Amino acid sequence: MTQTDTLTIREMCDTYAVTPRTLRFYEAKELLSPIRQGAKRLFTKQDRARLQLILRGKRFGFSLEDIRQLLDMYNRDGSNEAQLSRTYQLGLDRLAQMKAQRDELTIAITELETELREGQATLAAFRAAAE
Amino acid sequence: MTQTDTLTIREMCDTYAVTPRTLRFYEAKELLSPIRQGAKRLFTKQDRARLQLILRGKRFGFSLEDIRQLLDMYNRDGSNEAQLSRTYQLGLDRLAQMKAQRDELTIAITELETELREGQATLAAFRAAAE
DNA sequence: ACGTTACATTACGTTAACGTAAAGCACTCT
DNA sequence: AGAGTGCTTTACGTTAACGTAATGTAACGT
Repeated sequence: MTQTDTLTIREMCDTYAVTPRTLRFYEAKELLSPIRQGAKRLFTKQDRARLQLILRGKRFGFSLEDIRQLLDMYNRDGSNEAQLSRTYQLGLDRLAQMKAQRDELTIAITELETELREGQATLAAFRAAAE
Repeated sequence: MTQTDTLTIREMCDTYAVTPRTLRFYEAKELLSPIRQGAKRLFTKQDRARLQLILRGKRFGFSLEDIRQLLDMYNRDGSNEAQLSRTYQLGLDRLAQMKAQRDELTIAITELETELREGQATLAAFRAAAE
């Protein structure tokens, strides 16, 4: 009963498979802003949502600084138009970067595949020679 | 004519778009082993071939340490099937990683595009309200 | 002789994303 | 009382792949 609706640092760590150090680090980087009860941190559902976005961003290979900027966008607090517009532009830029990155990856994949076919042929020749 | 068949460090840098520091660094890491003329380095065509492999490896996302091992295996005989097979397997693993990474990127791109459409709508509403 | 390349070596600096002590406070259990 | 648990802060350590001085020397043009 009496759901606290907040998690301690340990509960957060267990839930999301991160270390306390990581959560404190993210707070220092202003990616999270848990409330305080005395000296202890209490993570709200807002923090949990943000952490999930952070972790997803990391899986995509974004830096924490990239993620910090993206979080601003996911936060549709949209105070004024100028801010919103700037944020939108940031997203567009990021999108272009991501597509470029994907294209490069595709090229590298193709190259590596070619390379591997050669390797496979060489290997097959070896095995044939060994009878 | 008297082709020297070797390149100075600067010629190497110009040819492959790397800095002198990089070439010296690679030598320290035993990725390259240019011959010496006094104190100066002279890069043979062997070095050039290796550098090309290094740069390609980097495009594939291999670390220099990975690359060093791959180069060693490649040079050690080249006639050892076990080593060749291992190299091939490393390539396969890396290829799988790269494809997975690309798939995740594609997902992220789609998500971001959705998010951006939302942002654009919000922005349009703002502007309509401002008349 | 003098200044300018062109190279060299040595070695400290940089960035990201935490890891890892070190030391202390506040409970709780025995 | 003493031990253990869980949290805190401060702060130095780590890895990769070079960047960036600082300093030195040999060769070359004028």
